[in-house]
Amino acid sequence: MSPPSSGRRWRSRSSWKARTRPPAVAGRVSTRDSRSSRSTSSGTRPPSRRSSSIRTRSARRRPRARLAEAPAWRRDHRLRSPDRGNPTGVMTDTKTPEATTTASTPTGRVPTVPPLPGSNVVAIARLADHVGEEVTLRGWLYNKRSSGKLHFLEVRDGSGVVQAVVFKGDVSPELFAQADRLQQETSLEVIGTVKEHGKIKGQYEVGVKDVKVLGAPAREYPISPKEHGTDFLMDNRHLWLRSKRQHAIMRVRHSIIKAVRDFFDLNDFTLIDAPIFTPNACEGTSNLFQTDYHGDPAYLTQSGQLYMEAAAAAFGKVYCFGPTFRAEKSKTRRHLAEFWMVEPEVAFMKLEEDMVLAEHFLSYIVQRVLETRQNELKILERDTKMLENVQAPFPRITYHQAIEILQQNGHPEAKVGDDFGGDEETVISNKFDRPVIVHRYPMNLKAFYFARDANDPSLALNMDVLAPEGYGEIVGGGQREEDLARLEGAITEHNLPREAFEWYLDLRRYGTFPHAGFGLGIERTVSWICGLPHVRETIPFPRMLNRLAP
RNA sequence: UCCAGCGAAGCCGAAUGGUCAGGCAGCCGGCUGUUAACCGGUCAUCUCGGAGGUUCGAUUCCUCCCGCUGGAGCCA
Repeated sequence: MSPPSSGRRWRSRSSWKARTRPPAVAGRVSTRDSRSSRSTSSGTRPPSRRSSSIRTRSARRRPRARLAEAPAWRRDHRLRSPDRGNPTGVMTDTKTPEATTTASTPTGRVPTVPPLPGSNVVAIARLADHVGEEVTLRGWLYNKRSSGKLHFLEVRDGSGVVQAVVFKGDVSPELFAQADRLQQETSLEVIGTVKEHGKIKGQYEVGVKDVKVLGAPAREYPISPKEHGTDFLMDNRHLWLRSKRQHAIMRVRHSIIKAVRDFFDLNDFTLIDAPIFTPNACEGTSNLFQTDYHGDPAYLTQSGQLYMEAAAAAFGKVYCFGPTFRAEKSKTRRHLAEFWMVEPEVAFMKLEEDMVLAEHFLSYIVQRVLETRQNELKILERDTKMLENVQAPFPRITYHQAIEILQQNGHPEAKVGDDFGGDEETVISNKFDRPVIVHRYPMNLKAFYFARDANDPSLALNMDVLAPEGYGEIVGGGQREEDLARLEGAITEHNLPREAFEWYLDLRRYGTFPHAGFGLGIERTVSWICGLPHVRETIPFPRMLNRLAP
């Protein structure tokens, strides 16, 4: 059930390296570099205790202070502005002020809404800042254990889980008896003193003084702390989200999305949202969900790309991030009917730079998650070794080389012209120790808008990034056809309704320009980074072939 | 659409052509340090997904249907 892990290292290491090292990127970041830079931030105090003015000042000062101690590759990047010499404007510096402040604390920042006067409600994630103090927790009973004169109440409040210890000698007999009767998922207010855990160093617990039941369950909570079947859990998705594992996944998802936005912000992209209702299929391949739009058919978008091409002509470097929909009857561990996609598009960018952008983008996301979500990855029992390898540059192979790899590895029937299924993608990606870029597929396998390779017009200037460990394609993109006549020809060849694409053809009529971009599926990325066997747990409320509820 | 597997109490789940083991949760009790706690006790007519068939007898074998799961095609 779990995806196959790759113990193999990629073979032709030197060959791809020599051929494909991008001109603007100094070299790969070693694990040691990233670890040492991580340690600079992890020792800082949580931001809650700092005043905002200090925080601003230190954030402003930090880049310069770091510059002196930064390794050479990083200094290099600092000095190179996006407008000079770096074609994509991609910066690999992983330390943003946000990244620094969130590194050591899950909740991250100073609350913008001040607590009510006199209230001492504390988030469980912040208990370490309140050792010795009497605090109030508000949350739900996650689990309960007892031992004679002690009850151990595991309380969760969304920020974390803590053990609240009710000692018979500390509370009234009534309260002690009541604590014994508390049911799972009762909502509570717990008042007690924060102290170090009786057995585990570095953890904290609360010595209970009082417990108030805010809401007792009307019936038995269906999800007991034991195994359950997938279907049952999916039927109870609204409750399942409360469990530790789901909590960890959603936190990682959150961090991935934040890293996506930070990456594009840092590299001067503008967020341009694409519409969700569209009048026509933009790729003309997949099945779309049709809706009624005041009497006319409309479809739920399957990609924002065509709109991003228009936006790139207006803003240069753009991206969109939103839900996309596919009505395919796919029932696999990699498919959802509704999923979230990130799609950057850059004016005057060509395929080679597109690959550089994609590999730096992915590296940034993975390294940010490693910095900020170690606890969550531990809960998910994710082996992070393979993730630490995710550093640009990635190996690159052509579609033809990929076919050769397949032929030599148990797929002798593979031939030029075939597309890759999940199985084939796994065979290819298992040859490498990090994501691999496969480029220049046959044109007839690809959507109409791809540019052709000038050296071989049968090939598309496209690229897919295959994630390691059997997770398959997570990025797909490439360079777009910029020539009006050729694009018109492609629309005709694909039997697409010409009228619907007039606006799109306008982009070639009025100052056409080379441009490229890609799409990244968020759920597949979350699934890969978390090491999950199925994408259904990576989105809060999945929409799948046979599931529209809850 | 096709292929394969599965369908038993709130949940997980063994066995079986002759009437559902065990466990979790629940309930009662025990234990000053437990951490998917543990120990003892207790509980459930669940027509063993539905319909039909074979049989003296089916949860168990066969057929169809429904549902679920994984996969193929398609895709991120």
